[in-house]
Amino acid sequence: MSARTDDALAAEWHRLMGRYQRLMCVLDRELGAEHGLSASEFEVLQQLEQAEECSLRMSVLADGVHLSQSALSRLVTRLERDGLIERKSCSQDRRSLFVALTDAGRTRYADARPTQRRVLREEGSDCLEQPA
Amino acid sequence: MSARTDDALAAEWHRLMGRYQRLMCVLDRELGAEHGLSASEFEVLQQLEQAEECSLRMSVLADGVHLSQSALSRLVTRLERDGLIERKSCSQDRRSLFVALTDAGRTRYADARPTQRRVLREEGSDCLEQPA
DNA sequence: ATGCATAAGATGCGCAAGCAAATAATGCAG
DNA sequence: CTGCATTATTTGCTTGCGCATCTTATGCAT
Repeated sequence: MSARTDDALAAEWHRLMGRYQRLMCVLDRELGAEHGLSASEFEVLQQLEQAEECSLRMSVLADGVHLSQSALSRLVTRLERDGLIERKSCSQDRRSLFVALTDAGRTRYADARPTQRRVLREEGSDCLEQPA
Repeated sequence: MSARTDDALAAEWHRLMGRYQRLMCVLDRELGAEHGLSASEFEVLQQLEQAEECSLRMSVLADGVHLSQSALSRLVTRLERDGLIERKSCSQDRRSLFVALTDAGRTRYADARPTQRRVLREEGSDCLEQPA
């Protein structure tokens, strides 16, 4: 019994890997070619766009995009260098930082979003089931 | 309508990313710590174990593990260096290579498999639905 | 036979990821 | 106030990935 369950889990994991890798790969390529963004960078912009006042603390953002803190730190550095977001220090706790979308960031997100949605429609129709 | 569908797809994609990253991260850590294998290396050993005569062509293997051809080439180099697999040239088409499990590779897979299954059970119970 | 398009793998390159250690700011115990 | 554990973020290091390109092998057309 346990063996059968385990093998079913392994098979499901294998399918999950396949769906993820395929979509991620295409998203990275298309978003990169058309808008100069990686899929992770797009996710960050999206999280910020949806957040109150378009700003979030680093650690919250790291959770939201499923990235390690160090990876997020560097990703934010890149987006800041490109002028799409800003680090804003937090007066209440000087250890924390808020990350906020700039106007350029909002624009870039608005431009890139249709591309992302299109890829999800084209490549994800057979990969992404309806939400449970 | 299209907008709602697109947003649902985006939300589903976000969940897929989360499930994948979480599982992949834990698998890499545990398999690495306990058996010196990455999750991708484990997948390669598993594909070979399940294959006829425990050998597959590189390109077939690359598909099976959802990896680029170059990534697989290097992965195979590492596994070969560790003595877990062998490259065997194909007499019918000298461009092709077969990759085969060694005895050490079979043993390593047998050792690592319970770890992988345990992680899938512990971390994946809420991530991996039953197969459709 | 010769040439050329194609296929399978390997390799140079740059990039982004995770872990672990470093830095900096808090806050609490004495 | 001083020291120490804790929290938030950054940075050094190593590793693995994908893309583009190179090399070798096929095989078909002439």
